Amino acid sequence: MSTKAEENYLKAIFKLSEKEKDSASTNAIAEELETKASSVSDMLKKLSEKNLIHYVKYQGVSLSKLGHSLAVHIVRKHRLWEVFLVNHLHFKWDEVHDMAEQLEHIKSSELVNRLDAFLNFPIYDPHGDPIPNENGVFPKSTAIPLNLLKMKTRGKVVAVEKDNPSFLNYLDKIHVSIGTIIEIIEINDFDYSIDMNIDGKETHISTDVAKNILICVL
Amino acid sequence: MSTKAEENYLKAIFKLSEKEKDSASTNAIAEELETKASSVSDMLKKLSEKNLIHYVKYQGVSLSKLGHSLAVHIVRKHRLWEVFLVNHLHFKWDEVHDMAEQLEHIKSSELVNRLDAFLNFPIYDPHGDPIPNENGVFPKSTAIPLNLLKMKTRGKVVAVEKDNPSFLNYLDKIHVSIGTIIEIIEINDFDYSIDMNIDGKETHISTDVAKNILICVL
DNA sequence: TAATTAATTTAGACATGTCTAAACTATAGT
DNA sequence: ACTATAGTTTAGACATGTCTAAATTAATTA
Repeated sequence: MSTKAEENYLKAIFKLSEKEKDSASTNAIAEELETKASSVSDMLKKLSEKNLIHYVKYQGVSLSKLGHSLAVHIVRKHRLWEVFLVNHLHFKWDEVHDMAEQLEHIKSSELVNRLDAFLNFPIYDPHGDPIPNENGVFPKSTAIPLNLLKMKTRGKVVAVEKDNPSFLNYLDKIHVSIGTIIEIIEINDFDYSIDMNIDGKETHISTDVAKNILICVL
Repeated sequence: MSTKAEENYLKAIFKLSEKEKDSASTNAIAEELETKASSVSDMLKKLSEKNLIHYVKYQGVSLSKLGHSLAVHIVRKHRLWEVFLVNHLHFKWDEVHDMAEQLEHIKSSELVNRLDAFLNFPIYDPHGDPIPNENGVFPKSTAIPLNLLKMKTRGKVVAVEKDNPSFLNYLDKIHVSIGTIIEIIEINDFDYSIDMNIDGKETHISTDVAKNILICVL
């Protein structure tokens, strides 16, 4: 049986492995979990003994098949609970992270699957992140970051890649949420900032913001 | 902030304090939590330092006002989650205990209160146990144990006082659940066993079983 | 009231997970 | 190839919560 701490490490390694390379460094994990590198080192030894990661000293870690499966199922729980909190308890999408961090560690596969059914098998959470199914398979997605869209393209917001409250609040302010239809009006050469049409209103955003908004082209 | 372990101790002390006397012994707590008396002793010291209990060595403990409030709110969470699991995820009442034991430690008063609203402010959980409100106040109840009813009395089952699976299964078998209407036909002098009418069918139960079924007289 | 027994507490050990400080690798730059 | 430095690991300490075994206190009974 995995402990809460172990699960959080697996989740962090999973998250870091996703971006680019397929492995994570000790320091990166420490930063992700807001802990110290020495603590990470200690834990990596334990996870390795439990065959949850592939670990060679001084060379970063990657998830084993088992560890990957565990991590994906924790992500699944996190995102399903977020859907519940937003859709049924009417929380805002920027309020649910801490609660979901707790709920994701509840142990009962039957509970997760029934929750999934109760929620009608959603494939995106309130932040637009994909929700893996019972077998750990993610839905296919063709979304790309807003900053990579061409001029005149129309698309639908399907996800955001940051979930700190100030960013989410900013999105609320410019009326961007999951499902919002946007159209690129102009991409400015000098700073790659973007003029776009949101709900018929012209809005200007920086490329840094755009990077974190995923769009499904229409 | 209280830890999971602390919360479980408070809950146990609360439960034990309810039956008869207003305090709990070290051994009783150890048995309730399936741990050792020495561990209990250690923890009582900590809870006492945190002003959650009144503790005099060798003389049992009682909950402080603060500890009582905390315990009641954990009970509230436990029972609300049970309602969710049974009414919305369609678990049977004898399947939800372990999950609720985990869910009761989720920290967010906003979450509990929204869950309460989502569930329509229930006042009994699936086992018939009363659910305290946001202020920790239990609903008034006039329920009495089935074995204390007089002959010919009709009543409604509002709660059961045991929740081990075999007992709950037995109740299922004799078609007793929360809300079932029963009528006492005969109380047998020699062993105080009871003949009663359940859904028009005559059923015979022992006084030990009857003791654990709470009835609201009609 | 003294002695036995039952309940409780303490002492010391262990497991988990964290930390600081020191030691160790790897790797870039010269 | 050598060395500075960034990244990583170890050593030793601490906090939480558990345990066994021994000591202590309370209750019971003779």
